[in-house]
Amino acid sequence: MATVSRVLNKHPSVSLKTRLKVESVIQRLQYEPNMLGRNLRISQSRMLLILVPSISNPFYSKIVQGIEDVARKHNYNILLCTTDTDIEREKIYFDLVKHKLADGVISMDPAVDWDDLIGEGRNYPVIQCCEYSENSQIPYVSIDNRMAAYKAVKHLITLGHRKIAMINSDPRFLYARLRKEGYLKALEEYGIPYREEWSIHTDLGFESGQRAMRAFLAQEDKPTAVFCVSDTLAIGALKGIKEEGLRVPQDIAVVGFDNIQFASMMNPTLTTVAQPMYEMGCEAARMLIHKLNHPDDPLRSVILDHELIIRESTMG
Amino acid sequence: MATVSRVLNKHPSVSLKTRLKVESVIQRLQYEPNMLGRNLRISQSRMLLILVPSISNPFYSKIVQGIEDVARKHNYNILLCTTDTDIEREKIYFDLVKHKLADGVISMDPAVDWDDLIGEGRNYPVIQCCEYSENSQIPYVSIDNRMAAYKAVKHLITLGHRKIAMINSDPRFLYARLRKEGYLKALEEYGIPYREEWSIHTDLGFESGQRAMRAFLAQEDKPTAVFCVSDTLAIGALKGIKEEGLRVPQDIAVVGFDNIQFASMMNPTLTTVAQPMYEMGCEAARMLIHKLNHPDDPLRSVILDHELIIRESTMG
DNA sequence: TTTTTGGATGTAATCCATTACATTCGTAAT
DNA sequence: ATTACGAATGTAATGGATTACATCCAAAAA
Repeated sequence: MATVSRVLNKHPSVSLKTRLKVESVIQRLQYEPNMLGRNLRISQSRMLLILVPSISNPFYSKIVQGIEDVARKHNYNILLCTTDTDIEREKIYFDLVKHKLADGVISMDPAVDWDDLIGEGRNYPVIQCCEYSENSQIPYVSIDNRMAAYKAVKHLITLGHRKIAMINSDPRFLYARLRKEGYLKALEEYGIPYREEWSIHTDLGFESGQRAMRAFLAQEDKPTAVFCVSDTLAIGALKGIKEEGLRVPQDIAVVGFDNIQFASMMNPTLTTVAQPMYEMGCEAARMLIHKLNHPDDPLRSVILDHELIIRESTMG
Repeated sequence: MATVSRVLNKHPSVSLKTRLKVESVIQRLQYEPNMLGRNLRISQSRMLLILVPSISNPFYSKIVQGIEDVARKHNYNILLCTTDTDIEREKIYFDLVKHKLADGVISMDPAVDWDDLIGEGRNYPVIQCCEYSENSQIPYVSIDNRMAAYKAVKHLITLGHRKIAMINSDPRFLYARLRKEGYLKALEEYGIPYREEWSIHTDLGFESGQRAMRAFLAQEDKPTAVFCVSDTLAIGALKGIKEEGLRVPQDIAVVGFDNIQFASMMNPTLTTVAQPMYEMGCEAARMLIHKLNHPDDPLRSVILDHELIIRESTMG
């Protein structure tokens, strides 16, 4: 009955009397509205699709937290999907939006070119978070990766290091390229030549950091400092260094990136570039929800602040 | 048109000719099926609701991974919601099931009594994972928490420790009570008296572990070993010990619980009870999906194996 | 040739809540 | 007392896919 719907939606034009009556009947019958009907009618799922490469990296968890908090406040639920950086999977998940099971997407996966995936003309609600494509038409929220890396490496240089290695991730990701640029810029500024053998590309797992570190330490001429593009890598590197019986920071200094919670729990505690993860998540969610409410408003991308957090792994 | 539906669902009784025709038209019109209509009609959302206290604890992330992998295989998506151990929120999320936005629930939140929440008679598809209520009618997957704690504490005792503290979580959670029982049983078995002042209840954050440790170390008579009910607490404890300039394990030994990835990355590496997190997630998902397909099959709860992993934090 | 049979296709009801529009009713204005 | 108006309620269309059932047609059987 129409009136039931009006009661449920708190429509003003229902008399107190009928409202009470309806409510009591709802009680008695244990009636629960079926949202599938509602969703079909209003053509909304009130779901936000969140695409992360992996849920195990605390970096993403924190961002998701931000997204979730904002989403909840606006009465959206989140559909969390891990892509493993697999483009095929990403495409399949994007179908959830095409098929109306999700109203919009926040993607943190570096692997996909969304401008491509969406295609011309279409105006799907998509926000990129952390990672994005250069010259993208799709709005994103991120930090100034180049500058952040530059500051991190400069910090090492001012501590006297001249032999600085870098553990990077896959260069097909923009953030990896940008951070490398920052690294190079700092080296260049201080007249330090770039050495190919002190630069490794890998995935973000601990073990990869550990492995990369071992590789550096196996070299004739060892670096005295390492800049890692993620805290997970840096934590692996710490482990690799300890295995060899070397000390941090006396023998080798280590800088991470992200400032995940664990960074401050390590021994030694980890110097790192803090990204405002929670805030980035919130902002991405806000942008997406704004886009859902105002599909034609053009959205401006957002660059949030970062901060170099100096801890024991660079300054004993 | 009915035939379109038949083509989409690969119904056998469509002639090749019409199928091709329909497919080409679908191509041309860029037609995308609207799942909201489908969902309404077949009265399924193909979503699984996953309730976790917090997504930041890597323990839960790993379980969620298992759930997701199985869910994907069966064509379900997961709706991840964090409850912050807030019963009200949990109830609201459970409405998603009542309202047909999710087909079933896997709950990892210790705070809720599901038997209560669901009420008599109703047969909602709910699985509890890790945490459950005693004498619950609702199937769960977990480990033998009492035995696991017993083994961990016994390990400390056989190393010669007699002053063993425990950092526990809220005793209204069953796992907290069971692990305490295991702890007490081990003490008793070796004739070690229980000391109230060496038992702290707190939440699972690092800082709480750190704080608890500080409290122990501020006491006149300090423990020589600490058993923590989670790795996050243990990691905080390590930090608290280091702050005081004491060494692990020489001055104090530490045992954690869960075996999150970080446990092996710590310095010293953490002795801990390994829970088969990924496997638990998979099993929970399998059970739930089975229940969805066979609502009336009674499901048996599952107890999976645990393992004590001995590392540096107890044996230098 | 006529009837039967079964496969392919079309028609229309269905799932459930929302909402434009129609109707009713009570009250205020004339 | 009668009209007019607005508030409250009811009726019916709508959204999109599924599916029971009806219909159609061609090939096989009589």
